[in-house]
Amino acid sequence: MKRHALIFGLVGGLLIATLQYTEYRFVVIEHSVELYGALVAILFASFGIWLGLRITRGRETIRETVVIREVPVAAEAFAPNVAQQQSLGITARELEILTLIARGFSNREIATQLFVSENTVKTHCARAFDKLGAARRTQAVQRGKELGLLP
Amino acid sequence: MKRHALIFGLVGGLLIATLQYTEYRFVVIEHSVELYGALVAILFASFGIWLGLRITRGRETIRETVVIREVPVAAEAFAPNVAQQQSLGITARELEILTLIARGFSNREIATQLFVSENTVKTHCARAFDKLGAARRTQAVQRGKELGLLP
DNA sequence: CGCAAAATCATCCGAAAGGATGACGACAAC
DNA sequence: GTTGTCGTCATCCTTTCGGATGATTTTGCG
Repeated sequence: MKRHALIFGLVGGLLIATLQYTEYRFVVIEHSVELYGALVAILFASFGIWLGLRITRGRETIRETVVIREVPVAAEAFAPNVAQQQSLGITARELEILTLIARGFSNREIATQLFVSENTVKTHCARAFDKLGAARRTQAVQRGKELGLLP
Repeated sequence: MKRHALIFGLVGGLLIATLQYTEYRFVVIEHSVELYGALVAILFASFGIWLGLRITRGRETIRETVVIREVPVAAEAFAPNVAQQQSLGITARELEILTLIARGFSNREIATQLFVSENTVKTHCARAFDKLGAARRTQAVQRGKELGLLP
């Protein structure tokens, strides 16, 4: 995707350059601004369409990938990454709440399971999210898995 | 498809009209042609991109090359469980939103990425959650992984 | 063409989640 | 005995989610 942005910028710059060069012959012909603008518009519109098509072509390619028959692999025992946990300063309780979040429980359900108040759960959540740099619980779960904190 | 052309023409015409009208204040300011052109270029480029995306939207689903290849699951290879997806009646778009949810994006972020409104995302969410029997997005993600719909 | 399935967008409303902040007790370490 | 960490709980407020529902548009297909 970054490649597209690059191409975009390049073509844009080139066009601007061409603009400045060709401007002199255009100032001679009065009332050519509309024509000029229309030309640029058409050019860039086509370019945009091309870009759009190109972007989505990538999406199609992904969908065309072969269907792979899944062979269930033995789920290895999960070893929580204690190093990561400690380096982030995540406490055991916070991790406990994180795993329950990952299992899809709501704050209330977690509170019930752990015999604490919902407020407490929210506090742990907030602290854990902060340490993980997450803004949402789904994001926290994603980060947690990345860091090997969650199975 | 004709509708797009119509919109295109309309916007184009409007722009040209605006051009003629605003030309007078532009001729006063010299050397503003490049700026002017750049503006039009950006506008039409964005429009073109949008159009391109729109035209090719939804084409991803048609192709489904069913080449069954047995692979001893080498960690990264993820094969979306098409059978499960279809038996649950989950559409491609819904699954797409689900994967973005699993990555920790908010509805708003998803809407931005997919060029749709937040309301649309919420609708897809609601349908997907219903089909998965989930009440929360975290639960939906958990279910999705269980069923082999998500990596 | 006409139909059905998807996809899109909207509005209203209540519930859930998140941010900020303060407070209190338990317990270990210095 | 002071200090620091952890777990607990609370309040206030904002944002985000989710449910219900209806409408329109696109698209695929017979």
